[in-house]
Amino acid sequence: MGLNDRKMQVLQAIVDDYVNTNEPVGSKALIERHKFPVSSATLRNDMAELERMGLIEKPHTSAGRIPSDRGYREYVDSLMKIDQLSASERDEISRKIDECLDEAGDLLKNASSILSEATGMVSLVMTPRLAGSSLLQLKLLMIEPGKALVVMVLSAGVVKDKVVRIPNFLTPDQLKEISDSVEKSLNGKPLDEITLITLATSVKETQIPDSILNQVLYETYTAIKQADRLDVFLEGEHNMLKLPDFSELRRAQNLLGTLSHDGMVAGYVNEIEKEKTGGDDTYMIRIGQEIALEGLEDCSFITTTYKVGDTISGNIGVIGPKRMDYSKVISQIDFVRYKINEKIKKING
Amino acid sequence: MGLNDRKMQVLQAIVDDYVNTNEPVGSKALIERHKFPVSSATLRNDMAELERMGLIEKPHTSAGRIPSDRGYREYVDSLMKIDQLSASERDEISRKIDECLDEAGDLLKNASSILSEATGMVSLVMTPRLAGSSLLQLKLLMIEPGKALVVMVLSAGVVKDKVVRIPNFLTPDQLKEISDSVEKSLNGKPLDEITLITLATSVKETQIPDSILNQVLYETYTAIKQADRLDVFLEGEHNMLKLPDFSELRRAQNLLGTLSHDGMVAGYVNEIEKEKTGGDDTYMIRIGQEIALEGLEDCSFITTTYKVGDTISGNIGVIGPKRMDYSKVISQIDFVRYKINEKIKKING
DNA sequence: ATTAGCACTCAAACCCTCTGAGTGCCAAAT
DNA sequence: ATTTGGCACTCAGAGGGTTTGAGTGCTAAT
Repeated sequence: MGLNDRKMQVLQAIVDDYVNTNEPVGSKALIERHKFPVSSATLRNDMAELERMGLIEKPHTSAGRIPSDRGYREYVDSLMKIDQLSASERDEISRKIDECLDEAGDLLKNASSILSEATGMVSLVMTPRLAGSSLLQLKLLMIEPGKALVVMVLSAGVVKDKVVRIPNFLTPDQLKEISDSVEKSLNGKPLDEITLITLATSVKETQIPDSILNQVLYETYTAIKQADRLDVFLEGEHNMLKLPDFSELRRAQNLLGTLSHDGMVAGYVNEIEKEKTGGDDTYMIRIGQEIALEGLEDCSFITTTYKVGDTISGNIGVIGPKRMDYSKVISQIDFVRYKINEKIKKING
Repeated sequence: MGLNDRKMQVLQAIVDDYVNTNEPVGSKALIERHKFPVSSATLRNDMAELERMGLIEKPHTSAGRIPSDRGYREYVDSLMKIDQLSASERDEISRKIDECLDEAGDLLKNASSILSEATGMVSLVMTPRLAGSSLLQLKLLMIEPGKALVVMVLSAGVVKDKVVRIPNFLTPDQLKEISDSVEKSLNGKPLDEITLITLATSVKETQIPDSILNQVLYETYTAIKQADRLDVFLEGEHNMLKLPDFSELRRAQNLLGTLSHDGMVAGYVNEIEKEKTGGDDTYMIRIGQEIALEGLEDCSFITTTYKVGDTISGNIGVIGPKRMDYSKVISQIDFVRYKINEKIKKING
């Protein structure tokens, strides 16, 4: 069945109209809004066929049709064409991104706000996955007796640090000794290959008593393990209340209840990004029932990847009602992603 | 008019009942639920009087009465008595706080979740105000050519840092020279008294060219200025949708729309905390119209202070419908505050 | 394969009535 | 002076019936 098949044009028209109006689309309305060179009765036949194929459905007998999940899927896979953002929309986004501080955290948080505002839906920005990146430098810095700062430099110039407690009587020199040994032995190691044992065997030939050494190494280890923590910025939940799709209180409750578990959402996005087959600049789209998270049956996820250097990447995307303008949203995400990539390059020099 | 005045008892009963049932309280219901030794007609007279005093009001002619903002105010100021949390509630909170990592950020974020879950409303936790605290140490650390880490140790052992860009050809020795001078001259200075000029005059007698020096100092300055940034954790917005008070979509939209500007909310709390007259362990309560933020007319704020060391403090509190169990919520906040104070002491050793 | 025509369906809007909790007020009782 | 019983009045909300109209499927003709 080709794209020019009239039935497919009808599906496309139904999706477009339904996205615009949020009302089930009937054969008559379809004829009026799109210039099909056939009568409404013919369209009714086509629609009956589309329904048999499982691409559209009726909310009730005497209503028009709405796309089913599979209908939306067909639409995004084969029918939709992505168009450019208007110059003014691009300028708006550019301006706001440019206003961000030269700092990854601030940039990502703001990017999330920008995206949720632009789309009128919920935006999702995740900090880069660092588990696979390597430790280039590690320094232990005495802050005051009993307290040290672990500074880690990872691939692509990402810096993480954490304050840890150390034995009170440890001297700066002793700390430096440990720091240097650890750094030497861990240098270049991927974060997720570093274990407590790697660490324990990294310091040899020292006068520092084992018990003290072990405490410091343990604290260092927790710092390393925490370095790859994934943060997630979910913004614009309140936007969803404005959408007619969630005007029923129950739906809205469900939705926001699920979205409040941002860690769960992030974990899920992480999962599906792993399954992704295309390159980094492709899109993961999950529609309705395809989303394996309770409470998001009426939503769609669209996510993609931004890059920090060559190897490190994070995710950015949108969660909205499945009745959304997929093409528009994708171009919005795409432009924000582009701006983030650019700005990160600038920050990291 | 004393507390034992029957009219005040009636007000108290009305608030209690209305908080419990979310239904306007009539004279008959009042007689049934509370053993007033008078007839309903008498209570009607009292209620008419309370209405004249502006403490209660009628949603419409043929309904019972609900407390007005001033009625709630009278209630919290004079009538309410705070009771202890049950042992199981205390244990629940204790357990969850104990599970937090030994790290301020994690603690505060989790405290916010815990509080919102316990109260079923929106919790608000703000990171400590650092503007008034002093800079005890400042170090510039070379990370790689062109990139340095500014590490600041503030009063009460709070550590902040930031990655900054520096000229590519600056050597670690030069950086250390600058770092040492700056530290010497800023040592002990309150953060908010440090200006770019203070910094510029802190480094003397150096071979480093002015233009390079100035760039480093400027970056250091921005790091210092960012150190006192106030973060805010607002959690549990979705809880509000479950409350009958916000079952009208319009109200819910308004509320969540306003709460999405967390910076604005934080700023407002900051304001009102400044006006506070009592000690740190007292409560700021703002009811309905008393809140100068659009969209929160049907809410109340309850906030108080937690401490980091002797001088530094942050805020913790709850935003809920003004029809809330004030006494219960206050004891919940109080216990969470107590646990935070304890845990912070432990973290900072 | 397409179309005109027609009987049928059903959610949503509309209107009307009824119900009952609650009120204010008055005159009698304490 | 305060309290009480009694009574007429109010009005939001629930319940029920009707109407409307967009939309459908099917059939017979083109």
